[in-house]
Amino acid sequence: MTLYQRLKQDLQQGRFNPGEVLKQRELAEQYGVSRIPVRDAVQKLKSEGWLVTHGKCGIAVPGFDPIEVEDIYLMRKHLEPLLQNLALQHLNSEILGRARDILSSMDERSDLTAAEIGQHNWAFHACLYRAARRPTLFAMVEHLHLQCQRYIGYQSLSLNYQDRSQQEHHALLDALQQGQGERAAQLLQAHIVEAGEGLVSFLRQA
Amino acid sequence: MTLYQRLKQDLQQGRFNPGEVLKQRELAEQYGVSRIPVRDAVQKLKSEGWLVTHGKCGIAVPGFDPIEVEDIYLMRKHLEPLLQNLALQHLNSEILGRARDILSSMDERSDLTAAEIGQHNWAFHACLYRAARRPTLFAMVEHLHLQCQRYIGYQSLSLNYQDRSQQEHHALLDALQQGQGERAAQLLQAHIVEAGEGLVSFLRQA
DNA sequence: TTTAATAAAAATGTATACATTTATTCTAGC
DNA sequence: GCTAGAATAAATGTATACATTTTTATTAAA
Repeated sequence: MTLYQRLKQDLQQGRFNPGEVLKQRELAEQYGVSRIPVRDAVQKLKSEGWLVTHGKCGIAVPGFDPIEVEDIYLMRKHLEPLLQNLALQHLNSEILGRARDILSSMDERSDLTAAEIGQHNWAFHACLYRAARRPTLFAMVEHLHLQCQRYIGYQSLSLNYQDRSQQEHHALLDALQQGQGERAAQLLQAHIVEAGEGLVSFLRQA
Repeated sequence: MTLYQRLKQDLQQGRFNPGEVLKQRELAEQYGVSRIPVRDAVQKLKSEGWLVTHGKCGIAVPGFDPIEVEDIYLMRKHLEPLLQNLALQHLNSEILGRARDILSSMDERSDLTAAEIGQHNWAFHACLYRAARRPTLFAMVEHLHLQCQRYIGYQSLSLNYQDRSQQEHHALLDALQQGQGERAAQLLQAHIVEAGEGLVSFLRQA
């Protein structure tokens, strides 16, 4: 496992406090490596939004920004239905089956952490999106999902929301299975808007 | 000037051939530095799409991919009107004046390179977009523009298209100045679609 | 006491040297 | 002549050492 992966995992699991300022030296000692791999990992994590620059010296763990979340969900609202529509013509029983399997495995297990729920969540949508065979658009949507993970991983909002979200997933998949692309796109957009509003309002009151 | 900036500039100006495979060692010697800053710069440029990984060893200058361009313009088509609409309420005579100045300076000079046209182009739209005060959405749109620069910098398609594009810029700004937000959004979307289609068809025949 | 200049400390940037991984070449065997 | 495997070469990954920049602490003057 690379340092990049280890650091990212720890960030996802909330082992660093938002606002905390880190030093290359500290991280190097903490993870038992020299500063070179730390620099590499940090830069990569910066480009992905998991870390931000803190002045001219030091790297910071970003805090919670409701406006950022609003923007991300606004983008998702507009881009994901697009991608799903592009996938419509390529959907077949194998792909739909895989998506159903992912939902089933989520239904069975009630002991998932917020981070794990997020991962399964993305696995479900990604399974459908990938069928569109549009790597650039897919990569962008994936990036937006990962950004959301940063917020979701910290708290357990998603746990309350999980039942409803899961119902919507099933409804979405049903629509796709019945060839109702337009309806599926509407369900998807509502699904995203709902999640976004929930997260933003949670952040504003916290 | 950092190595990152120098490398990026050279990539933007097409000094490397698409498909060309580069080595850290080569670049280090070529630019007169050690491999450490090369690694930093290359990684940053990878995350921005100016370079791509080539197998397990070596970095490559990406070629031209019409589908990537299609995806980028599809995203721009949906995101930029959104951002411009969010800016509407914040537009004032100072901002509109700055935008007009940028257009005027473009009209005056007929000796601009394709890369320079692209930069002014973005300066115009960015001037308006920034007013929305939505950093995350703005950063995404800016990133998409930079990706387009990679394609535009190489050839002179934009030169043929420049007159028409400039007319559309003026029409867009007129609409904004008259408070016709809805019309401005339509003009913007058409502006983007047109540019995208032009670039894609150019790439497909080349 | 406050402020500005300066000196010390700490952090990041970079070069060199070495380790590990990946690619290539050469040879042995079929 | 062709393939498989070992040896060689090359490229990337990492550690240590040094240079430069930035921050903090200190001191002198207003």
